[in-house]
Amino acid sequence: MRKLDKSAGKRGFGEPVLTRQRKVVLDVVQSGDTHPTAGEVFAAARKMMPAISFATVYNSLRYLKQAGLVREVAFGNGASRYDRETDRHDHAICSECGTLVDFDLPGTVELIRAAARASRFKAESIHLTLVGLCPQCRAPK
Amino acid sequence: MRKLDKSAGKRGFGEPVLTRQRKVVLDVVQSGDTHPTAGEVFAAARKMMPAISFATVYNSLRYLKQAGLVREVAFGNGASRYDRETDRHDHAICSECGTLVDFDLPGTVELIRAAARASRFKAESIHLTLVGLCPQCRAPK
DNA sequence: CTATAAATTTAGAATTAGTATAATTCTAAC
DNA sequence: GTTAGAATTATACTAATTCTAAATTTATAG
Repeated sequence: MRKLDKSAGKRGFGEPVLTRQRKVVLDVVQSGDTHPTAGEVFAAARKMMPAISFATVYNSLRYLKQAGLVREVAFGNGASRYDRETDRHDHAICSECGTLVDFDLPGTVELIRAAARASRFKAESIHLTLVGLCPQCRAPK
Repeated sequence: MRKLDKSAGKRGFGEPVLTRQRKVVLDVVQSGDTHPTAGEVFAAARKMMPAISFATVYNSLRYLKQAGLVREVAFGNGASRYDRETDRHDHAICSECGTLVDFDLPGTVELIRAAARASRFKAESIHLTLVGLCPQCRAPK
């Protein structure tokens, strides 16, 4: 009786696993500093696995999100973007060119506590987004 | 020669103004504590102005947003929601029931400064969203 | 007063994003 | 090899939002 392991390619009975397609989707999101949309993830995933379908990319992103492996970043415009989930971090969006970058804010443990207190919610996570001008756009050239 | 004033209903040459339709949309967003979607705003606006079109609601929301009178709140799921822009404040979303509430976090002036420093962006605004369990959902009843 | 110009509104088409469905495929357990 | 259950695929569908072109509105210029 073989023990179930969670490596890529194993499916079937029991708990859900990191399948080949999910692995591909995860690799796409984790490689590179971009924050791709689902459509961009699909295009990149196709290069590694031409048969993968659009629906699977969405399903995989949802799975990876709830598994805590990727994060969804949504702002009002267009499509959601996906970000590798390494450590807790924050986002800055350029109001001029739309660039999205990660940054780390110290003292977020205290921040999350303060936010929980102010909102009376039991905090699970906190997301901080700064809107402003990126270094490129703030320097008129 | 009459001087242009910016009261509702005046259009034409020169700068854009708060038209009647935009005023209706603004009123809808400002009345009530809900955070309506564009569709909900449309439904409510229709009661005040039956001829208003869907596109105008979207256009108005975009205008009001960039004018700083309403705020768009987007999370990954479904439609964007709109919030009156009174003072700077933050949002908490219940991961269980989807409730969205406003709350105020003290010390955000320093926070925005720290975020600008960490991101190297010129800050315009900062948005903090807490995901967690609302008071109702955290109390199993 | 009349003509003009610029922005806005309207209605509906078009686009985009994301979800649902049903059939098929895959893999581990037996 | 058969079976069971989850995952994948392809496609259809729904919902959200933007675009387009024509008509409207109204402040200014003539």
